Amino acid sequence: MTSLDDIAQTSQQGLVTKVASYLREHIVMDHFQPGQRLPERTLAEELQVSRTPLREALKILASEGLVEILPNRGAVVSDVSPLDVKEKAYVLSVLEQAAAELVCEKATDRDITELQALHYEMKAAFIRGDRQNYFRINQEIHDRIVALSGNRSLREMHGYLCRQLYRVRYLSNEKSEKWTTAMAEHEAIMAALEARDATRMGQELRNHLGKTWFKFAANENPDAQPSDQTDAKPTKQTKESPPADEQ
Amino acid sequence: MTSLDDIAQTSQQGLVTKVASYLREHIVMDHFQPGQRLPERTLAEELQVSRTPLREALKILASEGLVEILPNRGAVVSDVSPLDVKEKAYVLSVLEQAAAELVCEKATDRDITELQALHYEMKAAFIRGDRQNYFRINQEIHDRIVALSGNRSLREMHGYLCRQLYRVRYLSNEKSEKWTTAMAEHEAIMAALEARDATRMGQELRNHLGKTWFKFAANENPDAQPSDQTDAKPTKQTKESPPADEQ
DNA sequence: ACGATGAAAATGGTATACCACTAGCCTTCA
DNA sequence: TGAAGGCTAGTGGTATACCATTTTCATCGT
Repeated sequence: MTSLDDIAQTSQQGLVTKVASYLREHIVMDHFQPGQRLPERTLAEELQVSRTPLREALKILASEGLVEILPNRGAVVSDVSPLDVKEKAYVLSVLEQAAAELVCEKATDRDITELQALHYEMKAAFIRGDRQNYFRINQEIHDRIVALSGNRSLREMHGYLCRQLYRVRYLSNEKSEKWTTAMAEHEAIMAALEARDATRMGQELRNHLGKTWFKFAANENPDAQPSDQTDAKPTKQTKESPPADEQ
Repeated sequence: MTSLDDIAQTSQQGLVTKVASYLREHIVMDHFQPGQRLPERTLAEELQVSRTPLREALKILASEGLVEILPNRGAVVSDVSPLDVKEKAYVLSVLEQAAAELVCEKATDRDITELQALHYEMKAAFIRGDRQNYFRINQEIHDRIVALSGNRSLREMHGYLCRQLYRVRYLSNEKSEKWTTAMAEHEAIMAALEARDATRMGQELRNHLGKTWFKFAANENPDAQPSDQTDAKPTKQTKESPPADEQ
């Protein structure tokens, strides 16, 4: 984690980048409340920087969807509604499914072995009840799968969504007790990868993400009705469940 | 198209937004060469604004991938390599495929009718040889499909990629002669939509985008070796048609 | 004559000052 | 006493001035 001191000392190159990273990390780590205002002068003084780079950093964060800039009202950390979570999670699942299929074709045996190693690391953290590391490695695995797809744009999009969901995912993970099913799903994913079964791996991943995120969305807003079609489900289902119309 | 005068007159709210939109449009319309530097003082004077809002606008465009900001070197309009095009187009096809499936479930008959109307408008432009409108309506149809998915995040991602590819798509369309196949593909897409066959529509769309974009990628950089697996092809194809091998 | 080095000009990065808008509070009038 | 309108403080938006880095051109030395 970057600290205040890491910023504003050497003006080498990219103060705005540092400020943006700092704020991004803090927002993502949920150190700011959703809806909280970010007054420029105050923040600038706290970070020991001028308003100019801070403002530019806020603009970047705004385009990343982490903060919202209201006209003449300044920046507030953006609130991610349960519906937002479901929508973003759906896109995330679509992207990871696509990544999975590419990975099955492209990955070297070495790559797959490394993923398996990570998987076992995660399993270790799991049986230890080490939430922190379980969470971190889990994220790492998903990132790695997307990275191995070899498609930079895919990875960029994935990272974009992950940043927006990280805060939510973190809190969700803190609360959620049902690691067991998640682990089982991961086992299935790895098995499909080992067999290089693109279709199966894609479906497993999508199913996994769907469950994980829907579970959270329900957590955060218990009164959210679970009848929604933006949650993840296998791509090619031909009438498996009625679309349960919302809108 | 916004003009210089539209900017820098009323300082009501959002000069940076206007500057960003202006630059975005000009970049997307290919009025700037890829790789061209955007000197802040010069541009600011041309746009009749100060450097500050211009810089913030450039930061936004950078986060949108339209310009690149080199450390201590300033902003240059980003060059989209043929590989970039293929990667982005692949993601685009994945997103539109997902959108298609959602649309088949969610869209009202009215929505579909409207899409068909647009389709016939496009066909009219097609047989007239009206490239400008053909291009515009084509874009409109794809946008509409994604919008009808009802998933805002999906739409956002789609828009993000489209902005990056718009310039390329525009030039490609200018050069490409093979509208006929593209039209046939659109017919197939519409037929699948009319039948609300999510799977088929998704595949048709993905196939369509794959062909369209690969055609361009080859056009722009003919010496680009086609040995790459990130190009678009139907997701779940179980050997339905040789993916028009560009790999 | 060619290359290397240094100085100057240009460009980006940062800070600060000034202006416009918004909001909250106080005063005044009904 | 309550509501409405204006005034003031605070915040964001914009412009400009200053500093650091980079690049290029000229000059000097080999």
